[in-house]
Amino acid sequence: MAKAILNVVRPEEADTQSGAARVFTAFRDWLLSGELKAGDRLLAERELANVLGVSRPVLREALRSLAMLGLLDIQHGRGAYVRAADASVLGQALTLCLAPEPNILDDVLQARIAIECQAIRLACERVSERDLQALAGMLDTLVDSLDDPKTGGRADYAFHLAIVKASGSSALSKMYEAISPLLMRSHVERRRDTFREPAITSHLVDAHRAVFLSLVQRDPDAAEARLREHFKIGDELRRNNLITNYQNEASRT
Amino acid sequence: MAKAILNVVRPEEADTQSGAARVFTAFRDWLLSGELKAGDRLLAERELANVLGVSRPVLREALRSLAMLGLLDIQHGRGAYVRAADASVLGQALTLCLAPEPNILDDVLQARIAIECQAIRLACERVSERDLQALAGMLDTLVDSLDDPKTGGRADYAFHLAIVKASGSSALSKMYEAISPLLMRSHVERRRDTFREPAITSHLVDAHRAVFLSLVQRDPDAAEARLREHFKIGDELRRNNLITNYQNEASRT
DNA sequence: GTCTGTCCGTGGTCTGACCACTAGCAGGAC
DNA sequence: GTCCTGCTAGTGGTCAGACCACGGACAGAC
Repeated sequence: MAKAILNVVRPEEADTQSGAARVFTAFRDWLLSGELKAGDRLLAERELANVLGVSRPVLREALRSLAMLGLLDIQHGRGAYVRAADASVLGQALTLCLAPEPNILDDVLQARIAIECQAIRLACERVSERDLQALAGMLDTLVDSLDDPKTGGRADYAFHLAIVKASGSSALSKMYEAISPLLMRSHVERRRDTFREPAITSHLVDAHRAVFLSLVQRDPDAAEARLREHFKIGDELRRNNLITNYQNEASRT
Repeated sequence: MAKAILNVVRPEEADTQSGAARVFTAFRDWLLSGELKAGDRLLAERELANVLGVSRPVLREALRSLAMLGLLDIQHGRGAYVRAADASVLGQALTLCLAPEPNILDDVLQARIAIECQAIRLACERVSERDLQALAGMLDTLVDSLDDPKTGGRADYAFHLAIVKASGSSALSKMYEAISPLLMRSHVERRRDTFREPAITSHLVDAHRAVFLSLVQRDPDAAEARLREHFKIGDELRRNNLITNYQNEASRT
């Protein structure tokens, strides 16, 4: 009886798409248009199926798909709630897209540089006093945690993320968060062996300070240049360190 | 009987996740690990359900979810095939993530600048003769199609995409393709009213030529600078044009 | 007032059946 | 011999109804 509802919603696609896909598309568009907001509670499955004019299995297939995407939070015994789409969805999609590619880790690093360099330019225009104070605090944390690879890594990431957020661009922020799981994979691998090297730790502090100062001075060109330098030198130091380690290994055997 | 299979696959999650989610995760990981490759044909639903030890509805919920994500191609009467994850998934995820944000269009433009500026730096190192010839061809197309907003827009996009691809970084390429649908939305809006302005069209040609030349000379700093200039001037021209249009409108009424 | 058990509404799962589509094959018409 | 037609087996698509498992609210016992 109520089958008409979905046909009304998308008359042009009603013929080509089958049940579950139709329901899924409808929900996606309701989310996109803001008709459904985060926190909203959906009707019970049985009722919703009736209203939409489909059977419960079909409805469930659509709801599950949305849940897998992270758009819905379905709780056993309680109901289904609309969830704000966060970057984890993006991250998973990115991981899936990039999975078959070779050298993803280096490649993701390029994406990181891209996002951060643009973000810091914007941040130079838009950063607030509050942001700067927060960044200064992170810089302190970073210096304090130099000898702990785990805390240090987190502080490092937090500092860079804060810069991206200070850009005020949610697109850049979301994309940065999306690549962060992949970034971490390469990050921890690299930091594990290098955190004790004085050359690296001292560079770490200097570089972050320099970037921060450029941000305080709101000088986009300098900020980007210093950030690029930071990435470049960091990369070289790690590479040299790997060579040294390798040579030590070789001479020992 | 065969229920053990999935428990073996993910013993740690078997208790916390329920049927469909377990199957979904298993498939996702098979895809990530390469155990399932693009083009592979899945078993029939009834059979697969038996093998995995779940009922058909549960299996279907998982398969549908994968299909909605674009990872599976389910064809009525033929079967289910593994599909290579393309950027469209990413694009959809990004659109969903950014939907509630204000100023997405301007924001996405920032992401575009970020990706292209880094891409062209890489491209300066990695671009091949073949790529350069292709780019030269695109430049000609672009000049020839200045008077047609539709073809012109496509040529413009093709040129920029080609630069990103020339970076050799699939992460950058995929992300660029992911934002392109959103990019298009702002692009066509802007190009619609501006393609007839001589100041804009002449800038368009000069800027693209300058970027291309820097690429030929493999000068990353110059290439990025010219690209940034292109974006900046383009933005200003469009803005001025909007003001002029607005004033014309105003004086007419 | 607090604890506890029951009940109701919710999602989770299953079974078995039927429909719709595709492709391949066999049989007939030419 | 070739082409067309219709059947058939296998596949996904949908459905109805039932039962289980979980969560919360309410009423009763202490």
